[in-house]
Amino acid sequence: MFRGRYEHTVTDTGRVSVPAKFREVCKDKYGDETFVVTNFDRCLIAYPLKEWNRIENKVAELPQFRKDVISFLRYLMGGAVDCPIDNQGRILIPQTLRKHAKINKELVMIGMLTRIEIWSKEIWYEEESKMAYEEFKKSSEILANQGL
Amino acid sequence: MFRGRYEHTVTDTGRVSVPAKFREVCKDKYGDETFVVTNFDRCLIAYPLKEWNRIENKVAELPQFRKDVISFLRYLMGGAVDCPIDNQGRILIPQTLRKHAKINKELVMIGMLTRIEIWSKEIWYEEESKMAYEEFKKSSEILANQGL
DNA sequence: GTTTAATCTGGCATAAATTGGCATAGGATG
DNA sequence: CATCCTATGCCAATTTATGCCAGATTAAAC
Repeated sequence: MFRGRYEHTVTDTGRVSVPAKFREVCKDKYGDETFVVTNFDRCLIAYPLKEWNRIENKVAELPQFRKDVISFLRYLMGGAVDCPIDNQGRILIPQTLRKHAKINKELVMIGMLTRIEIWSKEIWYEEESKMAYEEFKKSSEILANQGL
Repeated sequence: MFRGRYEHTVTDTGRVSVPAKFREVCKDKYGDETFVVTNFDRCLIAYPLKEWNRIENKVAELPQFRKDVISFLRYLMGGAVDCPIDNQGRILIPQTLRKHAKINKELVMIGMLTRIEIWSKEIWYEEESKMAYEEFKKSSEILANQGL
């Protein structure tokens, strides 16, 4: 499972190293070296290809002209791009996605078990400071209610 | 399946490159290089020919006497035009369709699994910004309901 | 503490994709 | 039939993606 937070740099062509730990998980657990990256709220999320296909297949079964399904497709599927890992362990994040998440030079990758969140470093620190004690208390309660 | 969002430019004669990824899917999955493009709401949609035929067949089985069905179909079927991909990987979007979607110079193509949406860039960004938190939450619920 | 290995980053060279332009072909219109 | 408009094919310039090499940095091993 993906865990931990890493800060990396993006080249001006949009390439970033995927943290070695994440690559390892991707290969060992999913037998593959491709991520699918899409936009999500104020950041990007990356799924291992296999995990993504699972989602796609489920969504493909929904009625394709239902309003909520359309907006879902437009937003999440519309953003999704496969990003294979190259020989140096990097992926290329396309311009449209970089623009969406306001990623410029430095970013933060956060392991979230089955997926990875990718934030612009600036925005991440902003978000982190907002997500202060109150938020934390709330989340802790949820955890507690789950018996943890 | 089609996924990802691409911004492209239209020549003054109405030709646009189909993103390489989409061409690839079209050829590999449908063994064909022709799209059927039609009007839809505030944008256009493009289906690979085979997929379009599947829809046509389905439609043929629908109850013909229902007024709303008929007018929706008139709308959808009426606008449909075959757009073969040329040697440079481009299609020609006819004037009537361009006008319908207010496509001028720049457009956005959005992969939606079995079909592609084509938006005027301006209108797309309008739409995207409108699709704010509420919409997004709704989509996320779909995700949640799919166990994701 | 030094050596070794692995990871991350920047740069360059090549390949592929995208776009603009021009010339010709084909139809429609008067 | 001449003229106009649009469609189509093709070339060339530009931009973007990809592969690979090498230095810099970090972590691991001895």
